[in-house]
Amino acid sequence: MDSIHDDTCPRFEATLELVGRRWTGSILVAAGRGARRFGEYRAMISGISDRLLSQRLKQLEAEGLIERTVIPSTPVQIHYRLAPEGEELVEALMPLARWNMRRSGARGGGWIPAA
Amino acid sequence: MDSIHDDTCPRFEATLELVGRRWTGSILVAAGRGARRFGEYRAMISGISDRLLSQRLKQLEAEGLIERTVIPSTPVQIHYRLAPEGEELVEALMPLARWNMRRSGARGGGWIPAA
DNA sequence: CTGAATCCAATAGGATACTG
DNA sequence: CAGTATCCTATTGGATTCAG
Repeated sequence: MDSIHDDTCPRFEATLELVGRRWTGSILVAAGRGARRFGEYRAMISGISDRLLSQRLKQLEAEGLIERTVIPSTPVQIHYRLAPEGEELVEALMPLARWNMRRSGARGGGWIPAA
Repeated sequence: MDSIHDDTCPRFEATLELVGRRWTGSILVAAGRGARRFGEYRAMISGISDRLLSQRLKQLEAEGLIERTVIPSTPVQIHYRLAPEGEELVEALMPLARWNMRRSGARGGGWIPAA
């Protein structure tokens, strides 16, 4: 029985904590479902505050999971979409979502496993 | 673009927050690798305190992911092992672990994807 | 519309010491 | 061995307000 050193798989905990941070999962899912503008995320994720949405989007951008694009229109529009790594992450989250659905007695049609 | 109501997939966020809670991932992995006794977990997970290990095991037990068994020996032994649901969860975590390895430029041999 | 700034409350985490 | 109890600090999250 070897010990699990942080330097053996250093970032797995960090990854779990990233996606485990409140709202982050919902934001990724919303992005996967086509959300683009700030207001779209806000509308799709009921209960989130501007502050946290802003904060999470910034964190996800910093992690390279979401790309932020400024569209020079009037007024200016800002788009947030999944970066390639973000798409892979959403994929990697699917089994977990399915586990969750199974466990909570999913009636078919939940939005995550459908993807 | 539908809104994502909490009642559409109510517990996915909760699941993410559960596994995202600090040390929880490591504990599940340790359990998957054969840890049984309190001291084994403590030894395998460097840096965790008794208090948090105890707290996490209790939470995981409450979630039905880990089973606690008292072995009537002298002194008494207590075993924590993955419940069936816990095993499935560990499985469901694998793609995420692989994503993490790919992303952090895994040199082969990391402990999670090997499972 | 898309945020940034501020303030406050709640929660989580860590260190240490102690017990059956 | 397998935890509990206590104390303290750091981090998070939420509400509200302001700005380009």
